[in-house]
Amino acid sequence: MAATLSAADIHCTLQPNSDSNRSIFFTSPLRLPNRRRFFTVSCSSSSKSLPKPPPDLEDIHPQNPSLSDQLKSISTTLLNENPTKDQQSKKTQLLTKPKSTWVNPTRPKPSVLNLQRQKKTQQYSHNPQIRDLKHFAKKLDECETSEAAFMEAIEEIPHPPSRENSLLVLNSLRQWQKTLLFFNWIKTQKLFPMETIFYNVAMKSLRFGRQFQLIEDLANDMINDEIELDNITYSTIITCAKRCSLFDKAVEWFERMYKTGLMPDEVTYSAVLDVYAQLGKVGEVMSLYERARASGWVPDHIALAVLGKMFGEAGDYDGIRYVLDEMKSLGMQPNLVVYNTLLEALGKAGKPGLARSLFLEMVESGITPNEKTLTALVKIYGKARWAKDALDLWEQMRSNGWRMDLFLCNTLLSMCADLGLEEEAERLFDDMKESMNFRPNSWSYTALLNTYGSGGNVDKAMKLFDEMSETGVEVNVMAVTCLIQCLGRAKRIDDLVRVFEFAMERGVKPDDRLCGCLMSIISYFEGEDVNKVLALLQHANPELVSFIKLLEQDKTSFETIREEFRGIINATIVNARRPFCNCLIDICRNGNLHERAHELLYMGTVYGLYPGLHTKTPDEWRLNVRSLSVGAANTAFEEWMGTLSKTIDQKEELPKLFIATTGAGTHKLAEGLASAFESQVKKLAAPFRQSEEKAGLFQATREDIVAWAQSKAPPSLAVTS
DNA sequence: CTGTCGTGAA
Repeated sequence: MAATLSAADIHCTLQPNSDSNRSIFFTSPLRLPNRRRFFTVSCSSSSKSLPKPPPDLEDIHPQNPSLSDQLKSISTTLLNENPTKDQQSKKTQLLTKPKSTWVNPTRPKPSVLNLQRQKKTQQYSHNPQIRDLKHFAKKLDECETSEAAFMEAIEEIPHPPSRENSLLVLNSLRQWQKTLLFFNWIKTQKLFPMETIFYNVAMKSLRFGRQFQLIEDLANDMINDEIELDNITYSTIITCAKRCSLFDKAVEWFERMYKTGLMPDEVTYSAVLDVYAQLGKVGEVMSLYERARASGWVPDHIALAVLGKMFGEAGDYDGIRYVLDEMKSLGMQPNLVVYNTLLEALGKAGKPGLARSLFLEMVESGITPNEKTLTALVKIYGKARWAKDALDLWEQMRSNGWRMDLFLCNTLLSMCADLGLEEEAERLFDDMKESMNFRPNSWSYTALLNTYGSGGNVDKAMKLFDEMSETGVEVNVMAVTCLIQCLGRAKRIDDLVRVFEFAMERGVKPDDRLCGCLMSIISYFEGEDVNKVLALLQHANPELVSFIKLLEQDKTSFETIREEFRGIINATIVNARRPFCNCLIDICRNGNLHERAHELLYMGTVYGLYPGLHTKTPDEWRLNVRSLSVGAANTAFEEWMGTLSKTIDQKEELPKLFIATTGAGTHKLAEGLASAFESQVKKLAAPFRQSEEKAGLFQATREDIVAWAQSKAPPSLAVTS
């Protein structure tokens, strides 16, 4: 038993490994009860006294009368029964498994799942009848789906519909309609009692046809006819609900299972784990997972991939760490799919460094990355603007001859746009046209357009767009947006209008992103050009144009602005809301509507579009304008200085240090923001100085601020209240 | 041949 983990080891792996209070490991209410339960049980000297049901189980299944039965230890099941040979070997397997978490089998351990899978009944013995019956099933499948046609066909059954023969036919039918007809037919024949297995086989076929309602009806028939529902029944119901995206139904049936006192086996448990993961119910997943682990369940690669993916979707780095630590403590070597899932998850959690080291570990362990691995990593390096790592990886891909597919090539092209690698993008694009066995599609064209666009290469971008429209590649809204952005920056307004109109003729539907792009162009144009772009925006989103008109009218009240703004923002997809607000502020400032700009910034803050804009600690107050446009950042700075003046007038306590950050300029939006911000600081004669070692970091001391406020009393910058 | 779960693109 040298390699066996101790109970303490197991629970050490459950400890939070970060003190972040966002960690689910602190917030999960089920964590502490679980641990307490474990120690109560494992420290008990009497092996006979069963532990009381833990409170967390009662919370989830309050009406279950037999919960303590469910905690029946697996050890008593295995040791008290007269084991068959098969069970004996299973037991030995469990006890000698090097990484078994079962510490002492003579002690009872609370179990929430049955570690023994429900057994399948004996396979059909080999029998010449089988061929006949299968052939018959095929004929039933091929006949018309009407009941009359079916009843006619069934007359030709080659052998009497005994229990075994019926089961064979039932299991061989592919169409769920036929399965149901045949099932009902054998039921009316009443040659033998309908057992659970008949329902299970029928349900499996119905699941293939995604007929959840019919499955639920059958299950209710079983309950009414007092036919036992077993683990196979429940797992079939649950997975069918899942495939039909009826997650609430999946959960409902799992809870019903608990209420009847049936203990899930590992198959049912795994299925439910995935249900909760897909619902994003991290707390429930972890609670189920830990309870199963405490029962001695050893998770497989798939279960851990399910956890990893879930944490990735939640952007939860601690969770991803937990999965890695868990595998280490289980002595499990991740396979290719698990690595891919975790790399993807680390990308979503914004951890490029950890992704890189995990990739190195993967390659060192001898696993060859596939297209999905490389796609995930290329995307991560591109988004992080890690040019060196990205190019090194690309070189490594070439020298190792790792296979590429369309996804990977397109991700590489997008990375080129992020890093400004025009030549590399062109070379890859040509390779795709000539030597690879897939052609560039609309994603490829869009990525290359974006590369040209962010490099300011307008003519190449236009030429590429022409090529795209001529070669029959779908002209999509993303490509149009990239090109329009590029033409806007180059002030080629008539080309811009032509491209927009061409796209509309081609059936492109403008989306919020395109509207945001048009609005940003409006914000830096003047005169007749503004009207030309407004006309395009009128076509794409008339409400936005009305709102802009409203902003420009003096008589519009703040109340009206607030109401209309709310309507606009609610109708906008979440990740376009902040850009919208930024653009609207820019438009106001460009049109000398400074008061409106402050109103918009206020509402944007109220609607949570600028989280973390201002943070206060006793030592420093910080204004973070990283995600703001130039106009919005200037507005925010004015607002802040105004507030500071007031604070000083009212003799409130101030911190030692004041900081404003614009970011270093690695992000597209931040380019030029630092310099624009600096001139704004000068304009207001504010005492902030840009740090010499860190661009985009502006600092002022308390003394600076107080002196500044006193020199310019009375404050005139606090425009809105 | 009564049941489960995992990987990629603005």
